[in-house]
Amino acid sequence: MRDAIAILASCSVTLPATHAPAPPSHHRRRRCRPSPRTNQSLNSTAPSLHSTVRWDYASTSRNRNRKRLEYYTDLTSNLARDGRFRDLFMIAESFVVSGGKPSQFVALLDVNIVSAGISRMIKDGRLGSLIEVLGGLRKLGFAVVELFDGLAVEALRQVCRRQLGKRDDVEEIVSLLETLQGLGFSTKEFVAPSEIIRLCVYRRTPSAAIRYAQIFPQVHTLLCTIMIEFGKKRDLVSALSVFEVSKQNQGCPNMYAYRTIIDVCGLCGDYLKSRSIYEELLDCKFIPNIYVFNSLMNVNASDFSYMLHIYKQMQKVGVTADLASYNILLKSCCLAARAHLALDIYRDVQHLESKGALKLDVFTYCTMIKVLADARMWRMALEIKEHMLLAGVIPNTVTWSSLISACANAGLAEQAIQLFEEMLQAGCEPNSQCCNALLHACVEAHQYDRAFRLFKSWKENEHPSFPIRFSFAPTTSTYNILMKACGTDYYHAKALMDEMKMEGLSPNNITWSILIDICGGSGNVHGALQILRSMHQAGTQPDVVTYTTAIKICVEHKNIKVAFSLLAEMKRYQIKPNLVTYNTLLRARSQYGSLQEVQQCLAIYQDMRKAGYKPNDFYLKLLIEEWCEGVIQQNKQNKGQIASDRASLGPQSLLLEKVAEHLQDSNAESLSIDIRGLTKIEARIMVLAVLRMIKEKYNPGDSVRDDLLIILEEEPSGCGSRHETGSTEAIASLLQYDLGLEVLSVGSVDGRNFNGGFDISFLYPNSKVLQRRDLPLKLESPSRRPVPLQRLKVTKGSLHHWLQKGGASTSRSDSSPSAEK
DNA sequence: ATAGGGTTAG
Repeated sequence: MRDAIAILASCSVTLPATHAPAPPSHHRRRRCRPSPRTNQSLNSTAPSLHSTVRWDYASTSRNRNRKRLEYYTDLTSNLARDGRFRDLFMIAESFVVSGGKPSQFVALLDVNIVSAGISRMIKDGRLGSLIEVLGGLRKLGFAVVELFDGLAVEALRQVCRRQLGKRDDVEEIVSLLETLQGLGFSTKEFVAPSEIIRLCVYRRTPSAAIRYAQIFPQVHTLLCTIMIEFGKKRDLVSALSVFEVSKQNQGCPNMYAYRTIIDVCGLCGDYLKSRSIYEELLDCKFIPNIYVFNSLMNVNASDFSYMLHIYKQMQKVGVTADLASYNILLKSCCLAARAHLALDIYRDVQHLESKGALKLDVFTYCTMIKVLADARMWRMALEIKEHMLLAGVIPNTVTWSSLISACANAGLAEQAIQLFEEMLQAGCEPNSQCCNALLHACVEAHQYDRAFRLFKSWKENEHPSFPIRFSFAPTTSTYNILMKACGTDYYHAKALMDEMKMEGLSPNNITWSILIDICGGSGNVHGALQILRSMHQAGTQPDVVTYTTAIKICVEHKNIKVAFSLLAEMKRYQIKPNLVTYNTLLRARSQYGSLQEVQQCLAIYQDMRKAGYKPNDFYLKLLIEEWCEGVIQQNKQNKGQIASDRASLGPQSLLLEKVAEHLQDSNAESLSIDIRGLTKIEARIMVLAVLRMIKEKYNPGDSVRDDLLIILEEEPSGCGSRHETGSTEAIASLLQYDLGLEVLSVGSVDGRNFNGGFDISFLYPNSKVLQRRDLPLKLESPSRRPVPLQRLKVTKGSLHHWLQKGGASTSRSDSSPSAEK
């Protein structure tokens, strides 16, 4: 550095011609090509301030000038050779400041020497300043890439790797790559793009990923790859910010980007977002292409009606469905368990194939096999296999697995094993999943020993079904299936779970659920509940199934209190009970339930309705039965019972509140039940509750003074506009058929007695009775349709009779419409 | 540049 300053100092005053050593003789000199672009940039940076200090070529003699050039050539060459580029750049600067052209300076240098200097820097380990030096050389007009030999490129790669190894600042490594790319290097050779993208995704830095993508000419393809990678990490927010950059391309929506982000929504489980992105595209008045439509349908495949809606929109805008569209339709049918609809679509697609419009592929057949397997239609599943073979489509492992599953679901172990052998003969290599299906088949057929024998030969590779050439490890599912094969042998199941952990597999929700089931099934309710607790500690969150299993165990052991506390607990953890959970709890009542139990059931009905489940009529019927029978039991209890029960009701049970309200009015002279605004099921419960109350108040010998009035929805509208249709029908059916009461309509056209010449079965159009009598015609004909009723009247006579009978249900068993299904 | 398989609770 001192040298350089000395040199600079001297050259800015007078040229040190006398000290100049003899110019070295250079052989095979490679002169650098200055690029015009950098000339400009250098000239522009040359400050006019220094214009007094000039390299005055014009005023010097030819000889002196030549000597000077030789001197500088030597000087710069020495600096370059030693890798002292900073000094070199300072000289260059002063050279330019003194009026020299950068191209002239560059011409002094031999490329080989500069190259050697770079190698020197690398050898000395001065990698840190390498990038800066390269920038300087570039600025001078060197074609930097040409200065690098194999070794130097390797060193540059090391610089990148080192920076990448730090992994702490993604932006920094991307800056480095940007620089290198700008210098003309192909950075792909230093670091694989996938590696950079992976790091950006891991660090959740979409900005760095976007910058990196912009290095390459195929930016948009790369941005989509990046979106998918974020999607795989379930980072929708980052993916969306990448999408914002790539959604517009040359002034129009980039369909590839749109379909990609829709796929990412699917990966992240946010299908609603995929819908809003689709809407956004529609707002631009652009017609989405088939890829966008297919992706959207695929992401929303689990919502059959929406999927169909999109399919229809696609047809409307004139986009022709392709095979993928049909396969997605089938997938959606599969998810919605619509096997027959799938069969219809399959026939349509086959027709299209016969016309040569498309060719069914392995996905089509496989999805069909799956939908049929799930629907327990194993014969048809096997038929599809035949179609497939006839069409020359080769079944793959997934196809065979689905076929084996079809048999497994039907409990056909023999058939499953036969298919497995067939698969091997066809030269298709099995995998873990298809062996799992095979084991499942044995378990479903209750051939537990066979399952364990198969598993043993799988592990030891000795059974003819598992030739040695196959090696694939058992999975968590394998162990789960085997645990199911333990029946009620808790210790065996526990041992399998331990073995599974030894194999490096982790138990999942299903594993724990099975263990709970087995433990409880062996009679150890306490143990089952403890497993539920230890599951939390093991870091697996119980899900609906786990809780439902535990609830089932409690219910089966008459531990109703704990069952309900588990329900409360799962709600606290924000785990939504599903239909199975509710139905399991509804089975919790004892046959002659206490009032409290009935109320719990009512609360569950409330809950179910709120959660959007249709309460099961079958259980409701059981509840009604219980209620009527339960009255006898309740008669012995003291009168304070109802009041205290009412006090214990939570504020959320509105129906119960209403019921209680009616019970309070029980001393009123004449009774009426207002069911306006209630749903069908609520209305039924309401009516039953009042009847129960009447029954409780009734003492043998009392007379019934008044009819019981039921106030119905006033609205005289036609079908469709009412909140819920069928309440009247349900109530009338309940009173008359379930309880054997006499029911009159009040305020109807003629007020005739239902039991008179008037056929009341029109009130419940869904019943079998109705179908037999061909009554739908009457309903559909407006002229013969009865005017909507405003009230129902239960005659005091029949009420009296019912009370005296002791409330036992009458001819309900086969005439009740609710008995169906 | 799409899409597919196994195990749990009623």
